[in-house]
Amino acid sequence: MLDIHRLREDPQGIEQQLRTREPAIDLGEIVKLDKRRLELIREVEALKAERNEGSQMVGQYKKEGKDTSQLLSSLAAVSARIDSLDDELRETAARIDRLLVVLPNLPHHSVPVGVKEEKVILRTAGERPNPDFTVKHHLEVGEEKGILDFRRAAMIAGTRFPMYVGLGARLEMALIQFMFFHHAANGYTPVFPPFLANAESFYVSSQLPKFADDLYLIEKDNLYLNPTAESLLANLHRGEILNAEDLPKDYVAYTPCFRREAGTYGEEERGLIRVHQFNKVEMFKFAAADTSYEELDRLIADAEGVLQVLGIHYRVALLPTEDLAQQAAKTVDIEVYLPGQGRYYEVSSCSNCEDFQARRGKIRYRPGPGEKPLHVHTLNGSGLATTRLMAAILENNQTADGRVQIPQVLQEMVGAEFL
RNA sequence: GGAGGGGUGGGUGAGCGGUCUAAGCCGCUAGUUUGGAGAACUGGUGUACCUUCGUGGUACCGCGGGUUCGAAUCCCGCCCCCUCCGCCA
Repeated sequence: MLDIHRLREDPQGIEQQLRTREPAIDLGEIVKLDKRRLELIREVEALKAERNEGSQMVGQYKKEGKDTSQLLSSLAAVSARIDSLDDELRETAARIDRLLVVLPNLPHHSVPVGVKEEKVILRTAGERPNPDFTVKHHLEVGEEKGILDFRRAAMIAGTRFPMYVGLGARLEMALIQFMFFHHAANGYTPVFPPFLANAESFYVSSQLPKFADDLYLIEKDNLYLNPTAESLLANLHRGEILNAEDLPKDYVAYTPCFRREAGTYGEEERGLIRVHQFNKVEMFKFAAADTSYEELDRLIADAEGVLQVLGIHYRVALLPTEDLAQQAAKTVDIEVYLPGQGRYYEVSSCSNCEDFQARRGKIRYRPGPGEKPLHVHTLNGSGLATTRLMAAILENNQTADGRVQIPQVLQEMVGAEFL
């Protein structure tokens, strides 16, 4: 959520910046409503001051045995006026909120302006594999080895739910455990959160109200299935004023993630690329405003660390304005190469949301004793999602003799060197 | 799911229609005192919004409505916590 004060000061400038993300954005209505809102506040507060004073006099008159009837009737009129102004104020504020809550965050100045395709590759790590045999699609390898069973998963749940069996299930568990403890060893506090959450939580993370269609809703209990632990962790300190010396607060959580993925799927999203359920280890930081971009660099480096240990080639891309998620001011994606399809896929998205989520969740910190609380900056990054990582392993680690090598760090846990 | 009890400031806890500008205690903080510390005493100690930026105003006692000139206090709905019973891994 944007700061209405900032918007009030420079509506044109803010509008111009937001249009680099969504060209159709128009702040005219908000600015108009905000002016009306301030008028109403001034008027209604003056009336309330009058009423408070008068009401106190009623008490005094009664004590002194004076007649209060005239005073009471004039106060009743004041109250009636307050009621009607309050109604208009409430409605105006709600309309502002409805408009404000769907606006995206202001992009950081280092974010390139442009459409999705105009991302900037910051660096590449390792060699892009270039085997002298034909690499099979991960779906083909998975089914051939008996470790992936989409057919039976479809019978149990529906299409696009993955199911791992045997060494596949072992490898999936090993990946989760390895990443979770890897980040914990780097100082992130481990969290095992609830996998269902209420609407308020998703409002804070900004999944709601704009992206309700992407979420699974349990209507009977009014709870949503977790689509990413970012949403859950963003609420960990909702409503709190944190101590500056406790920042940054770093957390790592493992959760399954559920996404409706409403819309069509293309042939290139076959297999594990886009599914309704996947496992993800997520990092989250609550940082002071003046150091949050240093923390973003650390977050990215920590996510990269996982791929380095696994020995998988990847590249790092800076997303352009039009490809940012609503809450993000800046996002860097980490992409792995899938030789079976000759293209890169995102396995991690690391974002600084600055104070966008913190404002919604009223998450603040006191920079120093006696100073006014400021909103924290929130950062999130996958570290990583297992499905595409699994696809990357199945495609990158194929050998000429048709086997798949399990990354060294996972071999002991899986109990095998090859699939 | 049923019955009962309860949600008040950083903590504890009083208040049950009008000096609530929320008592008292604890904590924190500044000062006095002291060679220093402790103790004692004195003062300060929430958040947000509006502002003609004034020792100005408004709102907030779980959340949302209502009654009233006036609500922490009365009424209605919801949420959460605790105790007991039932069910269950």
